[in-house]
Amino acid sequence: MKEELSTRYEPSAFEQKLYAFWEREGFFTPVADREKPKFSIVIPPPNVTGRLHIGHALVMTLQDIITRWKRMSGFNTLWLPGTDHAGIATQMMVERELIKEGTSRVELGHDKFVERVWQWKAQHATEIKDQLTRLGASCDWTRERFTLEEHLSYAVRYVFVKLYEDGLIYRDLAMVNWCPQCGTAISDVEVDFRERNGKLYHIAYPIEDSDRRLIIATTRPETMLGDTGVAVHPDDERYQELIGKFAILPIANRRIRIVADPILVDREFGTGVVKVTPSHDKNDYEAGLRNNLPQMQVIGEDARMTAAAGAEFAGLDRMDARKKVVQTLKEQGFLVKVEDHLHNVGVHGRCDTDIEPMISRQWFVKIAPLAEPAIEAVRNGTIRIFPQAWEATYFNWMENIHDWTISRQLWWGHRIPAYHCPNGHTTVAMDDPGKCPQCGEPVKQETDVLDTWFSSGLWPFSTMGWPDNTPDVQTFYPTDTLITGFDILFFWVARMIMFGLRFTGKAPFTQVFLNGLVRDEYGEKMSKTKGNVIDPLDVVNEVGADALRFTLAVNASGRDIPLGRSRIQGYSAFVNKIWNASRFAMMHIDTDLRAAGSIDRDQLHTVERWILSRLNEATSQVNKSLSAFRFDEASNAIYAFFWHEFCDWYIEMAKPVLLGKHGSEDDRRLAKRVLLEVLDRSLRLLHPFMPFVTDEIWLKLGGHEPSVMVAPYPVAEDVLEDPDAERMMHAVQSIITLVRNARAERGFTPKDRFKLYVHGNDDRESNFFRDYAYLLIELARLTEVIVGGEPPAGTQQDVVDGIHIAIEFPEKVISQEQLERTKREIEKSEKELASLDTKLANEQFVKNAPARVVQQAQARQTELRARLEKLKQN
RNA sequence: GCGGGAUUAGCUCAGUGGUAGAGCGUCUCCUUUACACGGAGAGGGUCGGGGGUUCGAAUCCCUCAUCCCGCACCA
Repeated sequence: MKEELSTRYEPSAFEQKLYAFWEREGFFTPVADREKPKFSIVIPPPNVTGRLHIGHALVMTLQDIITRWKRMSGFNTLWLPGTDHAGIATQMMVERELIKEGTSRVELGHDKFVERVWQWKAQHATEIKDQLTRLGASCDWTRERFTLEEHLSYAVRYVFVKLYEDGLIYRDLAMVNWCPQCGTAISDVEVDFRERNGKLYHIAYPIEDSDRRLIIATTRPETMLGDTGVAVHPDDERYQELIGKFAILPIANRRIRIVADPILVDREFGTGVVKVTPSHDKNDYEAGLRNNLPQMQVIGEDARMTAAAGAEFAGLDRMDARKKVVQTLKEQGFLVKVEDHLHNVGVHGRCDTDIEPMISRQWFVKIAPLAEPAIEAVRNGTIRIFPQAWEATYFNWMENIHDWTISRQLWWGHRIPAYHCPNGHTTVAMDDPGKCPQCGEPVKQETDVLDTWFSSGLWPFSTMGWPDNTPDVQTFYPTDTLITGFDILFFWVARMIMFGLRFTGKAPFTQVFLNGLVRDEYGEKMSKTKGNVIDPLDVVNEVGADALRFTLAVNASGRDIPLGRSRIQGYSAFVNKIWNASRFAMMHIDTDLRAAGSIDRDQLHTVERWILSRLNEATSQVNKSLSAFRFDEASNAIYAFFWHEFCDWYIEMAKPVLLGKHGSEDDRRLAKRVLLEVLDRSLRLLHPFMPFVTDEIWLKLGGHEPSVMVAPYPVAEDVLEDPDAERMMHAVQSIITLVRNARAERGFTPKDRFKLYVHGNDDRESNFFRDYAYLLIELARLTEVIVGGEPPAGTQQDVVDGIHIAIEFPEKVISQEQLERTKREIEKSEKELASLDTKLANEQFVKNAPARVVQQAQARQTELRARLEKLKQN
């Protein structure tokens, strides 16, 4: 072994070099070979709106961990990358840029604008790829896709036409969520509700030919200009005789009918009278239809009042109109009172603008027939969602699902493949029919585009070439796992399941892992306005990708993932540890992996059997945890093994032999061989979590494979399990810890050495302690170890793991503090013993508890008794 | 209103019936030839309150409290 590691861990020195090597060698690119067992996963395509943030880093890291794990485990593995055109969001970003340049979308015109967006896309898709590369994401870039590219657009048209032909897409006039800022309709899931301190305005509506007035309450007084009715509950005695009469709408002075509606009106709320504005409220819209009330649009698409609102209001913004309406009502004596009122206001999640419910002609997907099989697929376990608690949320939403508004009045997106002729005929077709099939008139394509999620919903199969039956579709579809944020369960996951089942007849994936939301170290959501956003690239530049990835993996469980800079730095210490431990190992190893023969287990000493057994246990744990998406468990298992068992104990225990202070030349060779073995297996085990540092080191070990990323992933082997070695080494560790403890308590320094007496319980144990006395001497810093025989008086005696020991200190320096500590220790032990005594005296316990538990209690009782006896002597 | 989740050490979180755990932080000692991004130790919790089931409850059940997240509604 000639190659050595540099004395300092410097990730920048090798990370980019290694990634280029992997990509060049084609390790990311699988062959569409149906003979091999495959594993496939598609990326949740990031929006091309901008750079990736730390939340992306999390979801990408988790995917890469699974992907690398599966690849090393022998699967023909595909991780398919790509980006999403993100209709509204991207259009907004580009428009914002145009405004800065002093121009606008409208000024530029449709074609020029779209061209600009494509430029934007090109730049950001490149940036995103760079970021993923720096994270170490092992995506197959030869298969990179974009939702708006040619083939994926073809798939979108195909699905649209099919759904239309099947009667599941319809175009209709309906109440939709309108975003005046973006100038488009949006779907229900895109509406966020914000709690807001508003006002509840109580307004008097006079009744025709009567002195009575009806008091209604509203949070949006400006909509009263569009009122076409007033509703009361049919069973409400207070208003019985008014039903069918007319009220006079203040300001507008219109007659509006008083109707009875049991659905709209809650008798208990307010005065029990509701104004009805069918054109600007979803419930009122339906009530209007039920009661045959006219519709009257007083607010336009730009959120300004229309001419119908009256000359003095026309053209006013809805908020200004509100003030003016209130002012006018007050002047005319109709405003009864104004109360503070906490309520929820629907806003567009993308731009935070208040949604204006509006009647509009839009395209919809009839969703129930799609939802049913999608519910069933999760219900019967075809698709499993992790953590499982999300399944309840999925069912809750899917079972109450509403038709999906899919048309958007945008310029950036898939244009709806519908063609209209001047006679009002509409043709839906894959390609432009040129002339109307019904009347022969020339047709024009619909200008509306589709909701972005319509194309994302096809992602797992459109990216593989569907609807064509390509080799990739045959080999890699359906995919196996999907990893994404829980916030897009409805937007994306549910829709992929619906489309996948409908069009491919297969669930698009079998396992879904929903990760949490990354927050800052104070638990605050990251946002640019708060300035607490972390750019993953900054972190990678600071501490390396491996430290970032490991931190993310350790914290991956939980709904909220608090992540600050300090937290990330903590795990860079671990990477540094790996580097240095490997450096130490490589200073001693003198053969490479290819030349190293297999290990003869019969020759192994207990120490070596122990570390291999512990590594085997960690290996088993990691594989098990990854299967269950327990990234925290998996990463902690490696962390604990590598640091606290391999570094803290094994390396220290191997030193006397490696440095020639103990054992034969054969022992030394064996120790080196085992050191190489443990390092090799550890690096392979770690690789999915820390791809860079592991390969940088592993490549120098001279393995058979060209990179650790294509070396086999370790699996637990029964032959490595060694409970006996574990038990004895545990005793050794306990004794060492006890001596260190006693030394520190008595105020000695590590330089002070003592004599130790150890009493094995049988010959076998005694022989063991004689053979391994050197470990105790080295690690507990002793002068000598005497096995067997009675310890002299005046020594500090104790019992640990059933082994009686005694430490001979030069003199009895017993401080007051030490005395009290011993006293506390005795009290604690006595208390525990007492409770154990009670427990064991309890027949119910002895009768009902499993034998193992009873035995444990008895053993503990025996040990405590012996220990107390010793402690009291000291 | 419907549904889901949380409440465990100063902080962040594991722990689904058998003597309370980790990481980080805190304190003490140590520059021992891989690592001070280190080593060796220490302190710290009546597992949100109350009740129940059980030989035994952080863990199962009931109840209360506080917080969070969906969905729906809020005139």
